[in-house]
Amino acid sequence: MDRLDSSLIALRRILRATELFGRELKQAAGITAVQFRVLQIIAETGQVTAKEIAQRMRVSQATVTSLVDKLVRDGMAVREKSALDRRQTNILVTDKGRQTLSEAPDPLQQRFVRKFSELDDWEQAMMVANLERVAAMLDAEDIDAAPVLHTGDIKRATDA
Amino acid sequence: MDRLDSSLIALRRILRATELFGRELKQAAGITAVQFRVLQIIAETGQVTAKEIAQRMRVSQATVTSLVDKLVRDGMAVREKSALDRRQTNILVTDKGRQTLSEAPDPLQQRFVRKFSELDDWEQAMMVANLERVAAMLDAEDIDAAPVLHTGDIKRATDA
DNA sequence: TCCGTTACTTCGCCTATCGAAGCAACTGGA
DNA sequence: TCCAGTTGCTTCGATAGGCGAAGTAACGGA
Repeated sequence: MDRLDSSLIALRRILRATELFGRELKQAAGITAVQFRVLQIIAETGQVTAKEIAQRMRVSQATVTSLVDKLVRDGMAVREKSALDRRQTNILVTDKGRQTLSEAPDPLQQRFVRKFSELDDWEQAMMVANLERVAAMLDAEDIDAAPVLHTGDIKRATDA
Repeated sequence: MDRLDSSLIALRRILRATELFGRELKQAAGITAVQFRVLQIIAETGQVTAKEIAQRMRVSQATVTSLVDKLVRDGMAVREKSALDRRQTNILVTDKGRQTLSEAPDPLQQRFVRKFSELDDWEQAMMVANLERVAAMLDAEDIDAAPVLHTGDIKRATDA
């Protein structure tokens, strides 16, 4: 089954690339891919609750606490008690966080964007169709996937 | 750029699927994806040196030591000083390790294999071509990728 | 013999992640 | 009104993966 191997190898290369770029991101921007993803989620709407981050990233609240701790420590985000429901904590992105987001764009995504743009129209269409098909084959259809790459940057909208 | 978004989303779904299945593997087989990958490398030839594992997985030797420690602790592998060069340590897979490998096949890979096999011939060919193209776009061409999926299961043959 | 290199381990450190336990605040009864 | 249960978050203690630096042992050449 030669083509099967080829496709699996290609998939692994794709995974590998995302992993390596996660490391690059960390070195270049001083922020890990996971923290970057948290920052993105915060910045989307300007503020979110810890629970929402946990749900979207599919990690526990305990994990979110520690991730936000690091962002706060590094001045990327701040916590603020919600006035409406004081159990909740709103997490806000700071100027520095916003700056980090804009200055440390995902190199993997950038590379992909650039090369994708260079494709012919029909090639783009075909590639989209194929990637979606592969995703479906991996049974990942119920995933709430925002258009950002990162191994750690993965979430699901509605849970089982 | 609608198609760009679609393709990025599909990619993220693929990454997400691999991550989720890593967690499944851990629960089902009691072994993490990374350790599983180490075990695979050992089992390929029956024995390898720590250095080889480090190179193939692209992690430091210190990391390999700790990974192998866990495999040894769990009875999956054993260390054995090389007779030829006593600086080297050969790592061997045990029966239990072999059993784990065979009984805990990658569910993600299995799913992909099954669905891939159901495709028409021309569909398979097209999918391979597309995946390889995506991998190339991510600049992952120099990667020594064995046909096994797993986020943590990623390596590179020749380094920069 | 001795010095440099190689192979591996140890040590200390970091991040990501979790479950359980704890605490504070909201909410629905009675 | 007040208590009990739920909800949101943090704290605590673990585990895993990962790294660099330092340490140890063995090889190998001069």
